[in-house]
Amino acid sequence: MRRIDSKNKGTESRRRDIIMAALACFSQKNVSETRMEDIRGMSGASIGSIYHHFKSRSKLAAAVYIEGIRDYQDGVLAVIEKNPDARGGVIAIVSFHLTWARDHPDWGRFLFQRRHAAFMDKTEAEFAALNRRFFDGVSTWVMRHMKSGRFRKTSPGVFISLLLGPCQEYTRLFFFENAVTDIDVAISEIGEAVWRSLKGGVESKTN
Amino acid sequence: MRRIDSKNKGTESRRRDIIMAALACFSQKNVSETRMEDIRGMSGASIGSIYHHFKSRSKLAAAVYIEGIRDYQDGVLAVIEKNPDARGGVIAIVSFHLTWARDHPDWGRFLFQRRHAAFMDKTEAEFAALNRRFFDGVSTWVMRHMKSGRFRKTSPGVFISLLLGPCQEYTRLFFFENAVTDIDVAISEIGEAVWRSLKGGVESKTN
Amino acid sequence: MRRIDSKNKGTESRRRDIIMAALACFSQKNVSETRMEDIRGMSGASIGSIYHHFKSRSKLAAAVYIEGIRDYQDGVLAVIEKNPDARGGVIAIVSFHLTWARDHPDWGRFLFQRRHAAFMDKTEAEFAALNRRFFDGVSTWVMRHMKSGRFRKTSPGVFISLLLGPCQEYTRLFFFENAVTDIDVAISEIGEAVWRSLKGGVESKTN
Amino acid sequence: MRRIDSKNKGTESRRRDIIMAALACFSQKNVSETRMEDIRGMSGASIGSIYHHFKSRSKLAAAVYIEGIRDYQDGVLAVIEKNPDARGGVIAIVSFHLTWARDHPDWGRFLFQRRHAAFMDKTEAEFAALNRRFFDGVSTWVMRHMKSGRFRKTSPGVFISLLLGPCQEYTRLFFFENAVTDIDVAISEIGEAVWRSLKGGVESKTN
DNA sequence: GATGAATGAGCATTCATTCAT
DNA sequence: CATGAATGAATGCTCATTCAT
Repeated sequence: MRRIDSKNKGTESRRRDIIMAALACFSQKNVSETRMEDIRGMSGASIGSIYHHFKSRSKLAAAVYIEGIRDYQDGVLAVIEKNPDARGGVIAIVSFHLTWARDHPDWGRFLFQRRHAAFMDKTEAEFAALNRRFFDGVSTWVMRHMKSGRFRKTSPGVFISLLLGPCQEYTRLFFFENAVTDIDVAISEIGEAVWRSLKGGVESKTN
Repeated sequence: MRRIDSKNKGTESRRRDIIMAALACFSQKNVSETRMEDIRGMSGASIGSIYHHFKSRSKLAAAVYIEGIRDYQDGVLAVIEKNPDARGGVIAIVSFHLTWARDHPDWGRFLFQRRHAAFMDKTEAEFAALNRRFFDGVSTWVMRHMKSGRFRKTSPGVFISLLLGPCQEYTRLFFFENAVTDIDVAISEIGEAVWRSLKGGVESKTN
Repeated sequence: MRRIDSKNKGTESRRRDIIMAALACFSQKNVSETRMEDIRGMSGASIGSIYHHFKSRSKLAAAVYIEGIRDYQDGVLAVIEKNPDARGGVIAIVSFHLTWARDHPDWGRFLFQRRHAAFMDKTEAEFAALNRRFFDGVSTWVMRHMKSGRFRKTSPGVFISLLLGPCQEYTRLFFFENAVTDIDVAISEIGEAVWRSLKGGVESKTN
Repeated sequence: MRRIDSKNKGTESRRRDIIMAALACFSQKNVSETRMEDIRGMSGASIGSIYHHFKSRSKLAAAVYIEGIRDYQDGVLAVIEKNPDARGGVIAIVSFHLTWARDHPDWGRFLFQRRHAAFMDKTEAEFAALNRRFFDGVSTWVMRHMKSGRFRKTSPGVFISLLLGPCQEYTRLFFFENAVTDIDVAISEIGEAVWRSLKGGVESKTN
């Protein structure tokens, strides 16, 4: 996916420069506060060039979002594939989320906002496709273990809140409040705690 | 608290009108997207009057924030006081958080953003005072139960993430994603789950 | 002129406070840049009170101007009266102008602007009266000495430029450019030089 | 100086249009009273374009000022170069000043204000460079003749006041008071009078 | 594809003035 | 007379977007 053949390597790299520059701005200043001029300055591209590659501000924001969410979702799906059992999966997801956020702070700050609707052009079909793929992948795994009793039975909303809420809050403290500095020490504690909050009565043999 | 004597009743109520109007706007459109004109229209005050009471947009935003966070924090502190034991306190806090968010959706949407720095003028000493009071109140309760073994020993960052993260995430789904409609059913499930994730080895007699 | 009887002493002093405060502002910031709020802050009077005493901003500016110009003109006329001869009068006027400016820096900065029309309400009859009185007084003295040959014959415009131009420029350097610090040493030099530029062929016996 | 090659002819001419329009406004209404809208209307440029070329109102005012002061100073320096002797220089400078003011009334009204600090952005290094060049050029000429006795010995402040004060005052009467209509007749009178006020005891052979 | 000058609707903020208390 | 809240027209400036080169 996303071939870069020799012909448009220059073009593609310019496009990428702009995305990364936009990401840096969005991450530092908030999307609404970022001006095209900021992105121009940070990317080295001209205003005209930015508009050549992305039709509008909101299209650009959408492109940045998609690029990041895809990487994050790919990671989570890969983690589930490698850790198909309930406990291992939960621990690995928590670990992945926190590690990924720490290692991609710009993406983390940008993606894990509470509200994206306002500034993005969600027209793109890519959105729907991505979210469907992710939702299907995760919910298959969750449902399997709920049925087997490895996970307690709850609604999807409660489940996702218990699974990701602590991670989100921890990254928020990490990114925005300077309240927390070391993510490594938190990974195992949060992982185990989340597992305790989700696990059902049935223990797996392997775990 | 916050008496309104006859002399400045008019002034104070005008001030309050503006705050409530601003809150409604901030909650619907985001702070950065809200124009002073929106607030004017919603409050019934003139532009000049708004600036008479609040020196600037960001000062107004700060005033709104402080008003809301004070109410929320008062609620949490009151809950702790009424439910001093570990398990009861956790359950009551989760319940309070979710209920309060549902019953004050504007405040909820506005306060539980991930990042406030950008648009607020935090100059005010009130910020520091409020946060210190809240932090002291909560951490006294937490520390007591951590020492007694009712809570597992963890860092404050991890504790707060486990306690509030699921609530925050659930309200986010409720407010922004339309993924969840009923908060009442979630309260007990999330409360119990959070307790499982936090509790230590020592059981209290009463619980 | 300007009686202050016991009855309205309070009122008059409040009026005076406002004028002096306005003067200070006009002198520091320029008339157009001065806001009523600045004057309020400096005078200690309320906005309403300022408007009670002076109907408008420009009326206030005019009042300030008249108060200052009267004092200056009174001084010049007194000087001429005491020094009726040509040379002595010129030297004394130069001396008076520079001394007065140094001793009333606020008045000096405000009055010796190049242009007053814009911000003043010249409606007042006082303006015309003052200027007529001054012009009559000075030109009588000048004409007498021009006729006698003590002054060269020139047009009023040239005469006034030669007499006051150097004083004005020196005060400008003193006030606005920090280029000149001591006015005392300049008084005699400028006085003599101006006399040289104005004197006619006929020498008076006494001088 | 200030070549305009084909590449930026369009841009440069637009920039110049704006400067001249701003000058016209500043000259008619005062800087503080001029609205960007006035300049827009007079220049034909859009608001955005004005801000594209000059970052702010005060930057624009500074640019206008620099453009004018450079022209004036160039003129004075050229006059000194052509009239190196004391008397001829003084007469020529007076003549140049008054002629230049009459022929460039907009520049004259704008430049010969008593105070520029308030509305200008003096950040630019150009200010310092221009003033140094001018001061050096003039003072070399003055010093030479003071040493030789052609000029009386005085401080720079007094000298400049005697040389330019009458010119400034005469242009003020011309521009702002309508008191004087003909500059030509004044040139020789003022020139001679200023020379009388400045000249020392030593006569040059040629003069 | 790249550039950056031009555009102008939009917005925050200011400030003289009024007027009820 | 004093006060200061209220008003809203006026204004400087921003910034997404277009388009000629």
